[in-house]
Amino acid sequence: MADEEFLAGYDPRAYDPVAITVDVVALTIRDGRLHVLLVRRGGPPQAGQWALPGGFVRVDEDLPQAAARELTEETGLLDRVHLEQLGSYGTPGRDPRMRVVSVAYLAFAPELPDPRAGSDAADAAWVPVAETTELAFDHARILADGLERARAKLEYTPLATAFCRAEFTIPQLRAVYEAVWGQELHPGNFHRKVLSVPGFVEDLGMTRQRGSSRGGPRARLYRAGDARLLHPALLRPTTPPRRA
Amino acid sequence: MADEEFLAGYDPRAYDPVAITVDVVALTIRDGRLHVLLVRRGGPPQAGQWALPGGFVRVDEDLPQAAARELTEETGLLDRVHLEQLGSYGTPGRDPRMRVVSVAYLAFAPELPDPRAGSDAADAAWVPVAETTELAFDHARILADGLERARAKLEYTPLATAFCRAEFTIPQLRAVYEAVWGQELHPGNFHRKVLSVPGFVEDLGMTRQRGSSRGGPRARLYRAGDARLLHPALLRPTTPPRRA
DNA sequence: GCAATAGTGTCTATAAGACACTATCTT
DNA sequence: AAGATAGTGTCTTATAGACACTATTGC
Repeated sequence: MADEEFLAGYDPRAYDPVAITVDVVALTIRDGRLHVLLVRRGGPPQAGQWALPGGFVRVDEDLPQAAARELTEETGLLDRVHLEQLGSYGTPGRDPRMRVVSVAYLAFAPELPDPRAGSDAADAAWVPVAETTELAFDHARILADGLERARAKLEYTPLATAFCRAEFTIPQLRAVYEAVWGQELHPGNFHRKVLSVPGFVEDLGMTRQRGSSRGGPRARLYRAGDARLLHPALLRPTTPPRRA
Repeated sequence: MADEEFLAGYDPRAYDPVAITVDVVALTIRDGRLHVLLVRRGGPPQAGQWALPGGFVRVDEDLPQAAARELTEETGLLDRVHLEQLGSYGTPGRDPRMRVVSVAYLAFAPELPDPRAGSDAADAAWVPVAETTELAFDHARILADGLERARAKLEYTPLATAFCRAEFTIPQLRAVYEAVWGQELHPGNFHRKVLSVPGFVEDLGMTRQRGSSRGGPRARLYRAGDARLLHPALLRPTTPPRRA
């Protein structure tokens, strides 16, 4: 076959070198606020700068696998973590070392313990997204894209449950929406709406042991349902007829 | 500064070679049916197989620029063509030559003339998506992802207008939706709905010179409005409460 | 007791879809 | 003349949001 002959004479090193990295925008909710996982770069380039966790893709390692590895290196196990591809960033010069195309991933995690610094990170921490300032490379742009994707995904998918533990209450789910969308929602209407979407949540027939810290009845417990899309969707409120 | 010192000693060729390609899922409407641009591979590997147009990203070439170049090589100028990133595909072994990560782009184009074969393609053609069979590499998967993205995008963005010429009628716009979604829509309801979305289309105050080929009044002409998102969205009908 | 909260009821405005209808055009 | 099409009117149903209200809990 012609292919075999061709491949035998093919030299991959005859072309200009490029590199593939993965970067992860890992989001979680802490104290009712949206946080992103950041690492402080341990080595050059841009040592000391905050950046998204990430690194070079290894040989024979699939892209989602590389993203999961980078995430576990910082956070430990990633049970119940949602991981999806966000997009790729490959503008020439975005990394001073060489031509680097980074495949960015977006992760939604329930509340996790403080991260440990990975192999080549001086430090790692969950940082409130409202307080992130400068980031290395083009990571600010990647983070912004990830946040917008997250906000949109909550509208038409049940992925808000990925920010919760296995068992959660409707008010807890509402806190997720409020943190990601950055605005308060009407408790009563939200409650009814969530229950009206088939397959969004599943009633466990139990309540929490205690009411909220400031009083009120014990909330009923739910777990994630089997829906992959929300019908009807939970659209963001104050959606002003956005025009260009 | 430490970075400069580090970069001076950095050897990009010390790592395993990988390559970056772009592949384009270019869609258009012909004879009321959705078509995708395919090329017949001129050289190995998989010579003679139909594939998505694409190729290696050149040094100092940005990713969208590479996608636009691949598209113009086959179709000529791409005025009024919408181009967006679809996703990246990098499973080891997807290309027999070496580790290749392909950044896929999705393009919406108005009806264009038959393509010319590009530099390394034996042939190129607009093929009805319903009639595509086998494709090289993992391009069938990429095409499927592109189609689903296109179907979803028509719901909440005005990108259906990217399939039309600068001036179009509501029935022509409806034909786009019907071709992409693969189902007929109610003409009256569709008409009213499109006009009710602020910024979707702009009335040009004229009609076509002739009615439809089978009779009927002359349709009014519109051009794309300035909205970037549709509020309210045009949801696909027969949206059965999809559950996993 | 007081204040906050979980959850439900109700009403209104908007939107989606079914159906009907008129006017206009091609063949 | 016949048949198809552009565009509008109207009615029904589903949904989103505003508001009110009760019951339950923590402090």
